[in-house]
Amino acid sequence: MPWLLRRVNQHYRNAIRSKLTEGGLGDLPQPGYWALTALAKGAHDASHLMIEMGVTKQAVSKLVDTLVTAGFVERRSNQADRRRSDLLLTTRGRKAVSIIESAVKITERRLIAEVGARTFSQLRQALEEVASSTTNAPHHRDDTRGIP
Amino acid sequence: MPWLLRRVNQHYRNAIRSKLTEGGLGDLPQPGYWALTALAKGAHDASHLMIEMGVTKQAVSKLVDTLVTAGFVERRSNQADRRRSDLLLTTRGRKAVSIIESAVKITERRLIAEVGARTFSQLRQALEEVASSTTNAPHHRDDTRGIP
DNA sequence: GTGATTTGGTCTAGTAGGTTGACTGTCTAT
DNA sequence: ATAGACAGTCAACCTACTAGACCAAATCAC
Repeated sequence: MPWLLRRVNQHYRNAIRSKLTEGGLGDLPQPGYWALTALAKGAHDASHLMIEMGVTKQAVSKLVDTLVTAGFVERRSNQADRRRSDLLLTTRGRKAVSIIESAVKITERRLIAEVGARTFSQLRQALEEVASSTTNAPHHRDDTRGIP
Repeated sequence: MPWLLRRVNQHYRNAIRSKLTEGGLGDLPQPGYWALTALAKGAHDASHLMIEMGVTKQAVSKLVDTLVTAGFVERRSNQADRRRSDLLLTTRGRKAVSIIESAVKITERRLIAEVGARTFSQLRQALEEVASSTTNAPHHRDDTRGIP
């Protein structure tokens, strides 16, 4: 089933991408889709993104870099804690978010039409539960389980 | 929501991977998970895999290569059509498949426990429908929609 | 049949989106 | 005051793809 999820993801990705290019925002890289919506939903720095996305801080750092140079996000140093940078959506960033959300909604509606709103939200919740139980520990290379 | 799917996928991946390494099959690369189960379910050559997985034939070719050298799959040239190679699971391959399936089942059971078998299978079907509508046209680079 | 086209697959080169490890500067507890 | 945790960056590398050119075998068009 994991690959079924991948295929569905692919579908979402294509839908979003084509809407974005229509709107002249084709230079937004895919992980940006989630990063921007996470920012729109209240995440306000890299650590938040890292938790939300389930990737390493390095990956986030790099991603934010490209988002900044592409003009979707602005980095502003946090006054209270000078290690942090607050991340703010630019106008372009907000535009992207709204396009993404509407594109997602289209596919979502299709699913809802097929299984009903109740079932859909149930499902979504279940998935969220499973997702959150993956401790955001991205390990790829040899597991080193045992012998620390 | 796409990234929710990614997270769930991550969960599956971790579960499978840890079971595989327990069984001494840690050298199976992730896309192999799906490829092997697809083979077990009746796909018998690279073209089938390509359709099933939604990636280019080049990707499949490379993947099969590594699966062969790692001893999960055997390539045997098809007598009736000598362009094709039939792909057969080795014993090792079959062992991997059974481990993967059982690992998947564990997560699946958890989802079922949460939403019920009926809802689950409904959901799965809906996802399959969406997935199959993504024409397995892996386009990444500029869309060239219009002007063929 | 014989040529043109399609199909199955490989080779090569390049890219996106990550990973790990080492490091710097800032904050926090003791 | 200082030891350690924490936010983030820099650099090197890796996986899983994509694109495009190519080849040989099969199929079609006549």
